[in-house]
Amino acid sequence: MSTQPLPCTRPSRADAARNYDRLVAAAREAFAEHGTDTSLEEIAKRAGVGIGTLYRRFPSRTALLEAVYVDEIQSVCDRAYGFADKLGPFDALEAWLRSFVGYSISKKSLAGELTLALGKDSEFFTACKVNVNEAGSLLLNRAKAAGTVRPELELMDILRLVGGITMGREMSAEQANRLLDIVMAGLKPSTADRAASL
Amino acid sequence: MSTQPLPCTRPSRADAARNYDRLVAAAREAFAEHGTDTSLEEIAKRAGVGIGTLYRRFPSRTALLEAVYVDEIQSVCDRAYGFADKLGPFDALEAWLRSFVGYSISKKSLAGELTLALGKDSEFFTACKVNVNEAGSLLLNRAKAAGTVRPELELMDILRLVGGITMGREMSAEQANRLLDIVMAGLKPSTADRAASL
DNA sequence: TACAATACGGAGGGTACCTCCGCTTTATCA
DNA sequence: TGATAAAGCGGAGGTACCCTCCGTATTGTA
Repeated sequence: MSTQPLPCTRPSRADAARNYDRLVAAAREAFAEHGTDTSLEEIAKRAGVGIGTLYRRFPSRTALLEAVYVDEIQSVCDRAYGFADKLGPFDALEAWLRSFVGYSISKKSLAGELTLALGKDSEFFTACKVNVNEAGSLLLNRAKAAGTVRPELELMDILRLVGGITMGREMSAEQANRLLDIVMAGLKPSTADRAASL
Repeated sequence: MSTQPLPCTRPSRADAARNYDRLVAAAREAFAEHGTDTSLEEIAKRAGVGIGTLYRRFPSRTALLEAVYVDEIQSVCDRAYGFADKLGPFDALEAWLRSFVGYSISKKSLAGELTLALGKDSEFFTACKVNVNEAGSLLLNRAKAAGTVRPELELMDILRLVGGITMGREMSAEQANRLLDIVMAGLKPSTADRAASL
């Protein structure tokens, strides 16, 4: 459904490709279990691979995170299209943002890093932004067209705000949803705007 | 102006007190210059003190951060009372939140940690929360009484949301203020609420 | 099969964290 | 003031992690 494939540095030689897959899988597990500050040596061990192999393929921790994030980003985007098909303009946007927060809460630090990433400039993250932006803008523009969201708002601002919600280390799902209530209310046209448009 | 003094573990013996002060001063400088991930050994060196002395006084990095934060917290609280004296209910709340964000942006990681702290449970942070809560609630309750903020909102939710804004590593002041625009709009009673109360 | 290109892996050097304990300073009291 | 106990000091050193480098092993190709 996304128009631009996310970049992938998976190598072609058989052994290298096998180790690449093992490393990404091990990193995904380890990050989910112990957070993104799991030692890279631990990940290499899980993958049954030498530390040198890990570093050759992923020169930095960020590079490894990137590889893990590809799937997640794809999932975030896909859900946007799903909601667009099933719900009204505002409800689809809200459902998407709530699913984004819910996902972030469940995979704490992983998604926190992802949110920080929305401000970064690497080639990878730029591509991710393009995809997320495309998916999210569909929802946002529909809501704007329906007059249920203020027209001057920008998607990236909304995502940064929503992403910030998930940054707290001890954020419960209930609290996160209360914060999101405030944000959703903040997206709607104000009383004054409505009066002016009549 | 705050009713509860923030806790302080400054020791009484002359040499220990001197070293305590040196360490906090060195930490404040170092955190401001290089962020909160400055090595503790670097801070000990700046303070002209052995690493053992630092660890005896501050068993963790967090403990050292706490000592540095006391002044900042006090400043945040004081400003709340200042705005309360000079501005109307909603404007005072908005001014305080904007000053909070502005402060957070200028001292990036330091304030980011502070925000995370609002969810922590240490004795120190509990005391900080009490003070911030008292100062902020004054503003929030005035705004609620004036009918410019929805009555069901909780201060801590608002602060977590506002704090989340500052978590992004590359957040400009303009963007932060745009995000805050959304939040401020989200605090106001909705069109429906207003209609119902008439 | 032979060979060139590519990849593997772990030893090792560097840095930071934190603990432990022998030595030094301070406060107290006669 | 001088002796003594209590408190504090500091840095060596053990542990963990980061990352690089290079000799060895594997793979793809002709």
